[in-house]
Amino acid sequence: MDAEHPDAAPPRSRRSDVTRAAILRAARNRFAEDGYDRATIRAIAADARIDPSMVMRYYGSKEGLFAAAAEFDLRLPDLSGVSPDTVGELLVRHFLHRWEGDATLAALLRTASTNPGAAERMRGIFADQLSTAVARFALDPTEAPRRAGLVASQILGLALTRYVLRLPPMVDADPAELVAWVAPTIQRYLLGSRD
Amino acid sequence: MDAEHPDAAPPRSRRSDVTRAAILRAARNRFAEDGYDRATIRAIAADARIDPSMVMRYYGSKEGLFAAAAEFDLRLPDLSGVSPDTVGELLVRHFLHRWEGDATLAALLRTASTNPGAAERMRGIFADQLSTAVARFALDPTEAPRRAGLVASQILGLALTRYVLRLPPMVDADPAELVAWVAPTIQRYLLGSRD
DNA sequence: CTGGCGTGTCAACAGGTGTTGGCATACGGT
DNA sequence: ACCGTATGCCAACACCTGTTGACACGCCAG
Repeated sequence: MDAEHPDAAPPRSRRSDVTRAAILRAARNRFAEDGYDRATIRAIAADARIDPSMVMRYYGSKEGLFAAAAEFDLRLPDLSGVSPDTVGELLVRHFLHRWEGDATLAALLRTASTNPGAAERMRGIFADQLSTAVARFALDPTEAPRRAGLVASQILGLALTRYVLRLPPMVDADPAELVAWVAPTIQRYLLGSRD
Repeated sequence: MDAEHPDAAPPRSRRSDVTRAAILRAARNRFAEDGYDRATIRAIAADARIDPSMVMRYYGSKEGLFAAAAEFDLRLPDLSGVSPDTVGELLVRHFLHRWEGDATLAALLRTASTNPGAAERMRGIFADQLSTAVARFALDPTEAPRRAGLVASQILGLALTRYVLRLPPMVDADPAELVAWVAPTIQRYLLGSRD
């Protein structure tokens, strides 16, 4: 298909890198704002001030563009040295800070509601990154997935109500207050018993 | 616009009621499965074994159809007589049962991620129905909205991970186990202090 | 039986979508 | 200075969308 492979190849910088970056930035914003279906390639291209056909040339298709734009790393810190008393607070604080400064996860969340591929990626992120991080705390390793699932339910519920649905009480609350309320929940899901 | 008002008027049954119901049922399923954008009127009409134009005649537009299909009552029980020790369990059990048997809320959730109107309705549902129910438990009435918001974050996070994203650990867990884990969280958001 | 109206189908429209190929241009190595 | 090639724009495609209007059938009152 291509004269040279777009992925594996050269660290040598291309002249079009700024354009590629502009497309990616515009795509992330549009996907975050409108979700996969409503975000049109034409609108993304307009935001990036280039022609829609460029998007196709550089990313192959809309799916390909989304795949590139939805690359996401939770950047979970290494929890192995963290005190079991503060791990909940640490995690909630981390997540709030993480997606307050990066629209990618909001985009993923919006899109994953309707797009099977995005949902699959979301499952992957939370299964791989979160589950493995959680596994270091679970006494019984077989319990790790369930605990990670519960943590995900509260963390994603927080993101959903605050950044997607924008329920006023959750939008107005300042991060410190949210941490104070939610941290104990995470703490219990990670380390506690069932009641 | 109309010769007679479609809402206020007659309890007299029309011959097309079965068709209307079939459309509504198909719409709820499609909206729940695909979200607002991907759910096409043509597909809904095909499910209902009817011509797309009928949908327009009976519901005016796609927005109108969604508005009719997304009518939703949480059916929260009266909490005023419930013991403060079991209200969390009662609520989680109620919610699981409520949307396990009705795809409407999943449809709303999927759609609210991208459709502003649906998000607004979602805000309305949780602001009105949940907040007022919660207000009966809050000692300080000014705290009710925040507590309701926190409850919504966990309840909707549960619905999101289990019914929309379908995270395996949350799908596989049986309801009783979920109740055992999540009920204490709700309990604390409703009645507890911040830590 | 005979109209009128509710119910339903068919075909088409206008607009927007992802996607494609061809053409201009300006860069960068030789 | 030259020429290949990367970069960009333009116009068009085939398709799908919500929506509309004209036409056919069958029920029910008179």
